[in-house]
Amino acid sequence: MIKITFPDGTKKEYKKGISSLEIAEEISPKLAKEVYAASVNGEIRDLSRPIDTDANLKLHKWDDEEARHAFWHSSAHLMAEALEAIYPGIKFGIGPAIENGFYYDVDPGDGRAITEADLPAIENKMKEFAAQNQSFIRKDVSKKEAMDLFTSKGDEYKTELISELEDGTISLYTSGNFVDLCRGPHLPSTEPIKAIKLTSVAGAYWRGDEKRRMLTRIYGITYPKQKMLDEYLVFLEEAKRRDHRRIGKELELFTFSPKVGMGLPLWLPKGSDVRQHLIDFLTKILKKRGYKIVTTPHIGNVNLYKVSGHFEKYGASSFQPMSTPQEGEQFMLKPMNCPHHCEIYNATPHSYKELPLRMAEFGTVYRYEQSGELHGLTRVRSFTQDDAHHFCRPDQLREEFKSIIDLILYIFKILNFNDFTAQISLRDPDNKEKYIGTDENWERAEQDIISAAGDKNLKTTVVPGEAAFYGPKLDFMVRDAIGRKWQLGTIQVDYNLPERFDLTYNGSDNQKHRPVMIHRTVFGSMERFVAVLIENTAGKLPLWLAPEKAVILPISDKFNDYALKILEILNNSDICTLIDDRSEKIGKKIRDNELKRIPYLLIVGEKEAENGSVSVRKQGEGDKGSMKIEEFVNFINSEIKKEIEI
RNA sequence: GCCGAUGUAGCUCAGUUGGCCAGAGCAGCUGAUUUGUAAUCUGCAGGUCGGGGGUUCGAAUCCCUUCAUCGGCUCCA
Repeated sequence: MIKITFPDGTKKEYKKGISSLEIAEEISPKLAKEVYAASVNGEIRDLSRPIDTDANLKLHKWDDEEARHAFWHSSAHLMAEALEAIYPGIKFGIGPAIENGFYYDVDPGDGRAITEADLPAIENKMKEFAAQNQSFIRKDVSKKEAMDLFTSKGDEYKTELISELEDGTISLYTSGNFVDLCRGPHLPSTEPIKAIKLTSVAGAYWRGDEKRRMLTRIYGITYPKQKMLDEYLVFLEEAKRRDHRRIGKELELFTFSPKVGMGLPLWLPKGSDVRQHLIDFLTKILKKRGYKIVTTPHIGNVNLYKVSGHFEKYGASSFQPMSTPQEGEQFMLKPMNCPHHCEIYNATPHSYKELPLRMAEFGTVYRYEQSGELHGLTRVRSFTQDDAHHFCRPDQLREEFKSIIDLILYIFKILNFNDFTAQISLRDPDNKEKYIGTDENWERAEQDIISAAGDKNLKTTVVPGEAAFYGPKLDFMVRDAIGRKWQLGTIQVDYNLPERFDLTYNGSDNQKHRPVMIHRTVFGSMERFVAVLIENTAGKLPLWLAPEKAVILPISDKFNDYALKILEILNNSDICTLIDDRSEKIGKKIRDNELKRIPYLLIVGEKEAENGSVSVRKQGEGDKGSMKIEEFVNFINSEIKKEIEI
């Protein structure tokens, strides 16, 4: 007998070799139908694997990521089986579960292509196999055995993977006629896979290496119930409606023109207004926090970037330098503000007493992003960073860093960005030549970040290899409508540029000392930030950011004069207001202006004209009753104040 | 940059296997209506069918090329 301990602490004895599935069945047959994977002593396992020793057992239902993972991983195998049936000789790369569903990278063979038009046929085949209730059978094999199998199949991708595995750790899973190299775990059988949707095909380099062959990646998602799939597809549709590219066009916030150039955003008046509200807001906060605002040109001498290291690192993949006609001097479009800021620092001597020095600029930079990478406002070739550099003494670094974490969290809170993640990006220890600076500086900087984030109790994930070339960083990431993660705020510790630019200050010992530099943004870029803001709010921007706060809707033409009077009062009170004096019915005017996401609709008719009031309708919420005009002005101002003062 | 897909009016989309002057709804402009909390009615106008080249008696439709967009991959100072 073995002793099984459940998550709630209860213990129960079972006969040796019982499987997790059998245990679940014994507890209740209903439970057995709902579990998809099990953790045995913290290790995720197939439900069908026997347990031979005393163990802690956790059964995973759909709500656990482990369960979905097993479900989708099994679905990937199911898809592979269908592919092999339809395309004999097809070769397989990797086919993992992902956050929402799964994919499989395949090589259909020369002259054969799989396109979206082929997906329904593959789906149908999958449904056919799933209905056969095929078991997933695990088999541990030797390296040679695995090698022989896939060599005989002529699958060079699998054999490459096997060659890197250690003997004794290799397992195969068989379902139907399909055998795959796989660590597992899997569902006991294909039976629970009821609803299947293949969502897209895309190219993906083998092993993520652009020098290697491009495989065809097929994405899909499956569920145990059709209703769950339907709900997911509805969610995707809704997400599309929140897409900032769509809303930006609808609400006339920004546009792009092929004549101007791809990836070069054109801010329309309303979008420009939103952007300016954000800039004004942040500027006010920065001044309170002791930042000095500076302004620098959009180009800089190529030597500037040779000093900073940007030219060596990015010169070849940048917009190429332009030269002056007479002297042939070379200038680059500014890809970053930091070199300029270093030279501002160098313009005057500094004493240890005046540090930290906080220098901020809404600086527009230009980067050559690959054409395939451009994406609405989130990835562009010209963007304005809310950039700042803190120059401080080494002993001030930690406090300075923490104060920036506070600033970012404060701004995110005001904007209701609660769903962000914090990521510590370190140097890739195996690829040190990608970075500038000494090991000592890097280790110091990485420790600085880790301990500052620790002091702030910030929940972080640590990702090696994601650092900037001059230093490690703490990134704040937010998701867009379809779940893609974008970096907004970032805080970067840098010991290297101060050396390259020979930045110094006089210490209390009257000696020259080297300051440390912190690079930071809160919004990241105005472009990306507005994009994420639009998607988070579905275009219903908070009152303080809305380019138009209210629109007056006269019941009929008879009240246009009164409406114009109010319009003047509101606009004179700095409340940007419109009037909709079309001779339409009030229902139509309400509908149209609701769709424009204007925060307040002010309906005026006979009653209101008589007593100097407006009938207030809040966007998305409906009728709020009537208010005197002065009352409404005060109301709006206090609402705005509430929004931006936590 | 790479793989795949898409491109018809300001927007959302129709346009069968190539065949009469390329259609609809919304938006716009006319005119009527004067309206009380999410769509009043009439009429009009609007398109080199992304650009260029080709095949054909004939191309929105087929082929080539180019530009742009979309989904991924790679990249992201």
